[in-house]
Amino acid sequence: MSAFDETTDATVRASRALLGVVARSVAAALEEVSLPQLRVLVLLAATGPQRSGELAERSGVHPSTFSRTADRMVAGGWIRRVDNPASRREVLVTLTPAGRELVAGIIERRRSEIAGILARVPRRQRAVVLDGMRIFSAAAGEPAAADLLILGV
Amino acid sequence: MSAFDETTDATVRASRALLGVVARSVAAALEEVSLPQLRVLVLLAATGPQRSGELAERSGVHPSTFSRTADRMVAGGWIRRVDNPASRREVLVTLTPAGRELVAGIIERRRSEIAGILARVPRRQRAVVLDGMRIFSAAAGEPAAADLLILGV
DNA sequence: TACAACAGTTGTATCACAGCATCATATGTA
DNA sequence: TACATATGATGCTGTGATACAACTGTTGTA
Repeated sequence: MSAFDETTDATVRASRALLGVVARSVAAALEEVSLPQLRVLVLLAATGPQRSGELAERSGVHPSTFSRTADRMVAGGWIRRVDNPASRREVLVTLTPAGRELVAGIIERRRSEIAGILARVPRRQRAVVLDGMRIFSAAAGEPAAADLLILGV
Repeated sequence: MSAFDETTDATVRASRALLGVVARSVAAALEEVSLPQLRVLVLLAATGPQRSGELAERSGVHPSTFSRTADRMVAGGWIRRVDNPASRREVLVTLTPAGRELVAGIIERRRSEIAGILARVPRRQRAVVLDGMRIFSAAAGEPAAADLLILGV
């Protein structure tokens, strides 16, 4: 096998390992909210309070669909609807502390699990991982937010 | 920041990039089947034909729920129910060619996207990525199949 | 001021998912 | 053979996601 294919294999394998980490980090949250709801929470955590229609747009759902989802999320205590002082026909959606913590918990858990894995790497090899990950990230660039949202992350 | 934290940061960033790749690879499939259905397809592709109850168990759903999902998947042309010659009260579920191709397409796309990223890495740095990914994967171990299934992969 | 455009919600309908209870059939055993 | 058990399918019910159409209230403008 070529060196290139070997590198691809290794990266695919690493992606599986990282996917496992991400999946576990999201699993707990998915027992509290649905995937469409988690997408909304992630959007709000990333971009701050937003108009209802804006969130519908970014979530890729019909405004009426979002309105219903927002109802459930308000009932669940994850978000709040607040009046927009600038325009009374617009509604701003914000995270409640619970909503913010749900998202923060996912991110923390992901980071701590990754740290746990790296802690098992012999110190002298960690620099290699650091370089390898940096080089890969640089080549990959930042993923589109819309792509990440597919999986709720 | 400590070297350890820097490595963690870099790995978290790489995980985002890889997650983007995975999400895109799954996105097309999710326009054809639902997430619970994709889980079934992935299970079948990984482990071969299985009993209905077995699949329900591994999917983490009630047998009756799976039965209904299987109905839809049969109607969609993704799976087939075949008689188990060994026991007439058991039903084996198998992939159709379409089902097999759907899963294969996800895996191929993921691999080819990763290869595309690595192609942008200068050749002399690829060895670093190879080593880094191998070291990380070794420390992480294989993720539990159940964890991967959460995100349908 | 009158009216068009806009933002969001609500009425209505459909579909997937989920589980409990129940049933029909097949299998194994006393 | 009779009966308990196993396996999967169905009847029923409830929740969530989804969209279209219609409606309410707001804003901007002719």
